Amino acid sequence: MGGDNAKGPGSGDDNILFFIPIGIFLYLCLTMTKDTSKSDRTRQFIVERTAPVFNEKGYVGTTLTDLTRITGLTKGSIYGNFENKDEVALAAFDYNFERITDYVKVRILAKENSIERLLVYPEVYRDFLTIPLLKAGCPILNTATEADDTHPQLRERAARALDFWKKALENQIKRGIARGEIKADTNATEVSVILMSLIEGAIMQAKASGSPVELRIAMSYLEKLIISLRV
Amino acid sequence: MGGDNAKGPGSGDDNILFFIPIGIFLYLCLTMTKDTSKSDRTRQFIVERTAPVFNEKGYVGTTLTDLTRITGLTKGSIYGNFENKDEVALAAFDYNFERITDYVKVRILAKENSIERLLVYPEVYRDFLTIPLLKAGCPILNTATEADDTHPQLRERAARALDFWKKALENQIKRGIARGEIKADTNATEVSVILMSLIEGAIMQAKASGSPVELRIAMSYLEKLIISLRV
DNA sequence: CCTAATTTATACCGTACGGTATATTCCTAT
DNA sequence: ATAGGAATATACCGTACGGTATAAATTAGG
Repeated sequence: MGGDNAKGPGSGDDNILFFIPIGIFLYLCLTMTKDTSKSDRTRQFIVERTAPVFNEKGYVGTTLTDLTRITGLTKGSIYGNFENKDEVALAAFDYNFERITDYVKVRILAKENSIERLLVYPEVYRDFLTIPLLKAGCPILNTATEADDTHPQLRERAARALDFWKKALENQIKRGIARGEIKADTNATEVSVILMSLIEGAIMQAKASGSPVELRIAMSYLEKLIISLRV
Repeated sequence: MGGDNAKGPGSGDDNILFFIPIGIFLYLCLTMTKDTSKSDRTRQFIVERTAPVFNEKGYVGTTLTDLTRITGLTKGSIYGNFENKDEVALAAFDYNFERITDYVKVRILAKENSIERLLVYPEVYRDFLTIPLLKAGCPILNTATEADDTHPQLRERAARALDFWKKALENQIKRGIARGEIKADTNATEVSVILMSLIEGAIMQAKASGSPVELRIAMSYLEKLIISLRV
């Protein structure tokens, strides 16, 4: 198809420009088939199964035997799909973070008003102990506190996750201001940091005490704070 | 001494009642000398040296070899003074928590006004990254997040520490209300939980990102919040 | 259906773990 | 000063760790 096109401005060498999109197309086909290959499905399976274990026991606390037990696979299978334990842990963290993000995103997109969108956070985290996905706590909190002084790669992932979350919040708030739903003098960064701190700090307390009381108090306060931003 | 006392109401067997206080006295003497005994000094030494390691690497992440290296002692010495690794870890947590408590207490007692006393918290934690004691983060946060689903004893210690902190805050606030320094309608429990959540949540973010920015934002907000409680 | 390559299972490293029995050293009280 | 007991060091135990070489089984293409 690209070969019989003679309108190219220069010599035949310029025809390569027509092959670039074809190359991209072929690459996409390749990656798309690879995405559904056996190995990729197994990789995905391993990640899905091990992610909750890593979140509950932490990186050091999770052993290869744990991974084989939860997957029903052998060490050979796991190491055939992952370089080492680190790679599994990193993939598991990404998966855990992605699942929460999706969980929240669905509920946010269901609301139109910016204030209501922000209120999704206290609403979700108020009962986080009952959400199976979050039973072992917030993956970011768990990973960050374990890895901050010991595992640079995991720490970096946690830091990126926090940054992603913060930017998403800031954008929500800015959108609210632009739509005239949130007070114009609202400090988007400040509110975002406060919201995140309150959630993570309260989760820690709830997990430690085993009681949702502190969490409820913190989330009620957060609700009031968000509502006070309304124009 | 007890033998020549013939005023006992019954037979000679009743004389044993007079030996109980003597027994207690002797026990106290024994324990008091034991407090300054070699073994107790060594115990204390081990705790002081290992406490920072446990705080940095966590319970599972800290090995017996770490403990021998940091103390310069051998496994035999450590296990001569402690039942097992758990006991060292528990003692280390208590020590870490005690040190922070003292650090804050000194600064609180230096202030008279209740609002100023509460302001000690954002003041201290604003620069916690520079405090050697807290370089590896808050022991409560670290211990709680690691132990919540894995180590009941450590989880319990963290929970008790949080409760102790919360009650101390509530008392400070109630004292402030009684002294007419804090608004009478202030919800002591709510403010305490918010303060703790903000601090712990912000510490986590600061440790993950390696930057004090989020911590500064959260502590500035906490300052404003505390000041707003002033009558 | 058969072949080539990928994926999984088996068996096995070397190491370091938490813990312990025992030998040795060091205090301390007589 | 020396005996008796406490504190410490040495050497060792069984286990489980993360990781790997290789064989078996499964998959996918022709």
